[in-house]
Amino acid sequence: MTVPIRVLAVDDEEPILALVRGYLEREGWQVVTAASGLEAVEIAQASAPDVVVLDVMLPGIDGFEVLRRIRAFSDAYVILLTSRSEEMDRIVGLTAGADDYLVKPFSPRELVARIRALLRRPRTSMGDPQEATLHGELAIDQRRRTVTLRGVPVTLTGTEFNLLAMLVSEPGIVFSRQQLLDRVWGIDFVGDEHLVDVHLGNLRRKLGDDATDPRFVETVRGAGFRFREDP
Amino acid sequence: MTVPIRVLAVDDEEPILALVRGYLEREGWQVVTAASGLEAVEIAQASAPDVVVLDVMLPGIDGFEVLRRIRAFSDAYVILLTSRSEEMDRIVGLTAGADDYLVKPFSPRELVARIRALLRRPRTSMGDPQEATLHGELAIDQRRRTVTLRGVPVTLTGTEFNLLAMLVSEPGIVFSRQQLLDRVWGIDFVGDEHLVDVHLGNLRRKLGDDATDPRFVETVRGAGFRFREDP
DNA sequence: CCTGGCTCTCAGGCTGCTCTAAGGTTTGAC
DNA sequence: GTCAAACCTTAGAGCAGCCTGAGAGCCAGG
Repeated sequence: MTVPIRVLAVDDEEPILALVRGYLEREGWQVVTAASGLEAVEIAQASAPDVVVLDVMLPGIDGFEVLRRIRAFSDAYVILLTSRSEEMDRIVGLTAGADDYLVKPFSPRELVARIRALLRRPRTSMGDPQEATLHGELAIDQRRRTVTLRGVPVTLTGTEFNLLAMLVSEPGIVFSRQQLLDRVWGIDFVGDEHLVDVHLGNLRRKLGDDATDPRFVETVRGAGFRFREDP
Repeated sequence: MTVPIRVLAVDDEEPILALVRGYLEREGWQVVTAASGLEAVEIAQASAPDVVVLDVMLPGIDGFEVLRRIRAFSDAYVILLTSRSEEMDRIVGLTAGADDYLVKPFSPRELVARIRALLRRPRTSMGDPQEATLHGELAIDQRRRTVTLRGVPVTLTGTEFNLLAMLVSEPGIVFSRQQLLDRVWGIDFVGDEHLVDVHLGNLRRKLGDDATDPRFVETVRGAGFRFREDP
């Protein structure tokens, strides 16, 4: 660790900024702060931080919009801070582009732990969404939004593609219906979680997959679904 | 990656150079900079860069003139940085010779993406930079900013050409409306993103393209648009 | 100052996807 | 074997997302 890690903390409440700053600097990290959304974007552009700790509730443009703008030029890890606990599962929605989230009030030690975990995570070399990932006979190209099965193109709807992409992003990992709703449908979806079943059914049909003996998407009874790892 | 890619960045504003340098070096590219037109030509001659990022507004001789002089001895990829306020006609006439362009203010991230796209693009016939790229019946000449459909010239407005050029730059890749706005209009554009639809509609009409059965620009529902790859 | 061309906003119409609801099927416990 | 819970499937109404046309503003050139 030669170059110090730079962290940008964004919150409109000064005490929270001070608290965060204290804990992060104790880790040997360099901390810059911003009190509004616009300021945050400017500073992010100027100082190119490695990590951004971002409150969602901000005066002016909100945290999600700040995130979008920062994402336009930076691959920094972003941790969202939200105060409404009922939204917490949903805030994690990767659709928003965040890497992690915390619910306020949070413990500063938890924040430090999360940042450490992020920094440990290998970065897929700067915004370079790999061409196409191959999973057995299934090739998935994120940038083209195309899927081919044994070389034959499969036509998926937007939701089906997003669902598949989400599952494929971490093969072998079980996603609950709620997690899938949060990440694919977004944080503000309301409705029956078994909607996932419907789209998964359509997806399986198009992939020629059988629910009782799946090659691609396995059902984990009582838990959710997972994409099969290549054997 | 045997020999590092060399990039020459030209701008009279020091902060912008620093920003660009930071992002490009993070890609593992070697960056040299110039702050004026004359300096740019000299350095280009001395260091033989693979890519030149060139601001149009320069003290002394402007970017167009720099481009002309560099073209005299180099076929490096050239990306022009234009500002939205500049007269479109002027740009239409003078960008001839550039391989790509970005509208200021741009996000450094976009710049990296554009350079990557250029480097991925196979150089057609050394020393004789491509006359026009051919996509089915559509010939697009970036340098003359002209388009012909089955040999017949098509008259496009500046925006229409820019939009087409952006889509064509990476055939098959899906661009979201937001991405197109960021890259063609600049990141400070405010307004409804469906503005893209309008210009795309005009573009399609001029290309004789049908939205429901497109030969050139496909709609990817819920995601954006993409230029069809040659089958 | 007028004219023409381009950009952008707005609203209506259409297509096809999404979601709901209900019934059928499988799984696992007893 | 029986039952309930969990899961899968189907079908259709509603609506989101997309396309297009019309027109108001804006700028450049005459």
